[in-house]
Amino acid sequence: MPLVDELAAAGVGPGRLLGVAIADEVGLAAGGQRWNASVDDLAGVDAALHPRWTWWGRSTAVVGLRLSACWDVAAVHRLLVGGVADEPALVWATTFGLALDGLPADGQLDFVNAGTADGDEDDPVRPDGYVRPDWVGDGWHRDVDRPARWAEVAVRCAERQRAQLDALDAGGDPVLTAWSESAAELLCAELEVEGLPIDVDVADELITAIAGPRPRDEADATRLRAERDRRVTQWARDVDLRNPGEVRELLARIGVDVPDTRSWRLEPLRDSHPLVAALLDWRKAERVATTYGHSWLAAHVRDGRLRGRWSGSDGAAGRMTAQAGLHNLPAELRPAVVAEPGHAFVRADLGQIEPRVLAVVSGDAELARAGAADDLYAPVAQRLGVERSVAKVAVLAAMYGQTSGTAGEALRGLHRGYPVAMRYLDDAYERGRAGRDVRTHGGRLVRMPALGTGLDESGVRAAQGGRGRYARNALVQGAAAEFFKMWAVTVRARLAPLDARIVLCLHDELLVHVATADADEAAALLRSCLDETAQRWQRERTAVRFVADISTIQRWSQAKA
DNA sequence: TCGGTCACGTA
DNA sequence: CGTACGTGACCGAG
Repeated sequence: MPLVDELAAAGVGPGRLLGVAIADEVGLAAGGQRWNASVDDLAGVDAALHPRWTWWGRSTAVVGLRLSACWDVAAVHRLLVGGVADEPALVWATTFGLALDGLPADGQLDFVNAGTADGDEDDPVRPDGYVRPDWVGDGWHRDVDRPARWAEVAVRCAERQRAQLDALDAGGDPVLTAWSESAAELLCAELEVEGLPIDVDVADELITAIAGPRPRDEADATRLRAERDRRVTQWARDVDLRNPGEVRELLARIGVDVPDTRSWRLEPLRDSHPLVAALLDWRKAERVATTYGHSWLAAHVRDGRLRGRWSGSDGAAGRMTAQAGLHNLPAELRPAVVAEPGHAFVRADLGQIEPRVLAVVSGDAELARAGAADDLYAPVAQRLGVERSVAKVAVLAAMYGQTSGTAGEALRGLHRGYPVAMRYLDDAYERGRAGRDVRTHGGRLVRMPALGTGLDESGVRAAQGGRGRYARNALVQGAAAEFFKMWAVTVRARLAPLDARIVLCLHDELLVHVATADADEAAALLRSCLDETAQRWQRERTAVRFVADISTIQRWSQAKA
């Protein structure tokens, strides 16, 4: 019987979990049965049955086939319990409630469990319930039958996770979040392969203009570095510009007294002395020279693509992160991000995403009404009876916890005008302060760190305040990240028929590299996917609009600010 | 060699 | 005393 029929007979169908693990052999598992298959089989199975492909994580995932629905056990684990640890043995033990201090480690004799650890070595789960340590890593593909067995336990884990998600008390839909977080991992894997198109010649010119030419050798590098330094050290010999302490003393000598030498602090004093201006310009050049210079280009750009590692949900709030400078490329270098011949970029960035998200997750009907406007701050300003700019600062201050500055009066207005949203933020702050974990709208657990030891009373207060701001911010930023990823993976799925790829995700911005002929269609898709995501994510409880600025451009720098 | 601090890039 | 992240230089402890 053909594979598709066998799978269908075993109950595999749309949305049903189908375990898969890819090594030299491709193992499949569903409904208590296991199969070996080839990579070529998978696209056909996907098209015919639309299963939810279930894998342990990216190392067992299928990259390149653009499968759409998946369940990433590692990603869902991080959603359920927070943090970044997601190794299969730990995930399994956590999911099934096994003691983590009994977690067996590979390569060490386990005398305590020696009697119970035997059993069938071709079963990835030991009699005592733990995953065999010699199966993790690459142990699961040492034998032709193992990938299917490895896929089978991934499905068992996923089913248990599903039940836990169903039981979660979160404002949103944790299962929906699990689906999109899983797809986001797949997107990350594809982003790592795809890379961001870079015109290396343009990049080279920009870097040279800012930081100087590419050093020929070590000695040349030293000479060029000294040359850069001289623009500042002409004012004061023998000062180590890379030593903030020395720089601060130097500034004091010319009458500039600052607590630290950060550029935002020095910028207002730029014209007070030529040295300050020279120092600020030097810092700018030095940043490019050291972090985004010729060595960065050589290390991370190959074949006209900037590639780095991508993480689907990192840190506290579960934002995506990227390495190799993909997320912090200085604006001056963005002209080097150029679409390839016959292609264009479609760029889309969400507008006012965090206050809109707050309106949904807090369930504040009044803020949701404001969120129905193209410009959310306009109705807020009207309600508060203040200038738009004041309203904006107040809303941002409320979300981020700023207490200094001039937001005070408007902040009180916010409490009166939007009590539900403000209470949501205050509750998060209080929970964090007290050290209680919080869960985002989509169900991600954000664990509060323990207070440091040896703190005095004011130290404790400061640490608690920090934790409160952390929790409050995590709920807004985290929900925004969940919304963004749902949008991104929807776009990913809908773009599949086109000659188009997402090449960058930047918290509220998507960059799609697309054949020129498909650019208009891609732009329309970004818009319709946003509407679709807005519907699905907030269901019908509120009517917040989610807006995006979408443009078709040749280079990233052409995007309007 | 390592973690902490400073600094600065992005959102 | 607004948050998150990645990166690199430097410092001081080990």
